[in-house]
Amino acid sequence: MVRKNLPLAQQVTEEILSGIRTGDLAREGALPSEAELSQRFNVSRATIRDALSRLEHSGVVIRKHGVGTFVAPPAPVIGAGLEELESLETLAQRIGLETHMGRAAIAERAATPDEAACLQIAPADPVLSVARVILTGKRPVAYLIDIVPAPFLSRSDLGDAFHGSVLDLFVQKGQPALGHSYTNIMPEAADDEMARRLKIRSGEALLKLEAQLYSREGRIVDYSLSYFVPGYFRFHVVRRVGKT
Amino acid sequence: MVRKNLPLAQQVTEEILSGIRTGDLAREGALPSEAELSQRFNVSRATIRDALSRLEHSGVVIRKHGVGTFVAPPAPVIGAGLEELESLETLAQRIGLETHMGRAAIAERAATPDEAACLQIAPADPVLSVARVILTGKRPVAYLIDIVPAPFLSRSDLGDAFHGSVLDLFVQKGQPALGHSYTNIMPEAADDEMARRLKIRSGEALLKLEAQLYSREGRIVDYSLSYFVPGYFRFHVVRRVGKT
DNA sequence: CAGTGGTCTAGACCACACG
DNA sequence: GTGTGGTCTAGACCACTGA
Repeated sequence: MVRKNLPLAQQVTEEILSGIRTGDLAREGALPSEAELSQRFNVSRATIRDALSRLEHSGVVIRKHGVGTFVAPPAPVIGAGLEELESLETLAQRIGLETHMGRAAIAERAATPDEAACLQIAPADPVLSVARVILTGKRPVAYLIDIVPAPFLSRSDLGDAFHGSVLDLFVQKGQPALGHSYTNIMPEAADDEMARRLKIRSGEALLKLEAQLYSREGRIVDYSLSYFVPGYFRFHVVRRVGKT
Repeated sequence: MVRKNLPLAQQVTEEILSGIRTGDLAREGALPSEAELSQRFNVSRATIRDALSRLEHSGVVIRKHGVGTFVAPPAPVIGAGLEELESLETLAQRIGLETHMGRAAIAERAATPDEAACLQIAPADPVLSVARVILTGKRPVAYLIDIVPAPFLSRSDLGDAFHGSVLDLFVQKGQPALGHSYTNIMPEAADDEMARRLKIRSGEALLKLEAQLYSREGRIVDYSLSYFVPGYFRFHVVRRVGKT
């Protein structure tokens, strides 16, 4: 079976993964040695190691120096890992939550000094600002603000396709190519205005994510603030011990 | 200068890092090509790539296919990446914060049903519970609770060596070997008791981390709750788009 | 001791960006 | 086309584990 133009290691990764799931590869939790896998898949050991590294990194297998490679203990939970960047809509769908967007407040204006600093653009450069509430049923669950430098997004881009996620919009356009997001995590008490927007009591604790979205070229293409009402979304992160 | 027994790639990583900091390596943000670095450090290109991968992963450099390797845009903030698990003490030291531990409340007792579930042990199995406040100067900045199954930690382990971090204790003992931590992130308003402990107003928003620490064998060796007063620690996470 | 994963090398070819 | 990073190979040696 010939595959696409994917890297060899990627293909091997998927084959090993499939072998683990079907139980053909792992005998009592132990995988064949790297040398044996190398022969079986007819690739170099380096490629096998590349594939196993990916699987180890995503928590599928565990490697023990001088012992062997083993399938990891049963996955702890299914949930929203913060490591991967996905839109709130995609996330909600995954956990079986129906969401829709409230009225969006869209403005083309000059960046404030703070915003310019966060976006690494010149002060007063034009930006597109999008603010909206996300609801499930009639219940507000999040308030999102995106600030995007004008070159990357214009008001006309926000057509029928816009259901609340600037991220999905970028992915759909394929342009700019996205790299990663640097996200600060903090708690914040709702002020009166936020409480009114989210229909909660003033002073209630919210989870606030402050994110800078980088293109693959290293430009900041979006600065966003997200406020989450507790209880609807669960965010977690897998933290690894040591190593560089 | 001869180094320790560290992997070559690790040493090269540090040398490149130092070269970037002093400005000797990067000319106008651009690093030498991999081939040139390979010659300069007298190692194979694979080793150079290994080193650059580490630096890329930790956000120090950006690599552009067909173009070159560049020093990453100036680090937005000094803070703690959540991806890597490190003790609060280590973290504080890194960001130049002096911390010490308040009086620890230590108890050997039976696990509550909730705790037993979180630790995946039998109900009422013996656990060691450690609760304490972390201060900087006289200012409380965090409240930590650790619940550890008795087999992994006993009261006698908490000798002079204990300065507040169960994690560091495990690392120091080298046993059990640690794997990763699964951490839930949520905001929480301080109740009266927490407010008293942390000397803040009742109702103030705290960042709460609820973590299960796994050994390399997949056993849960610690269940912890951490409450952080905003403003002293900054937590962030780098979120990647798509890919495996 | 034998077998495993961890590191490193030298060389090759491919995919991409830019002039 | 030229130069860059991305992938892959074959082989070597080291470090660790467990019988």
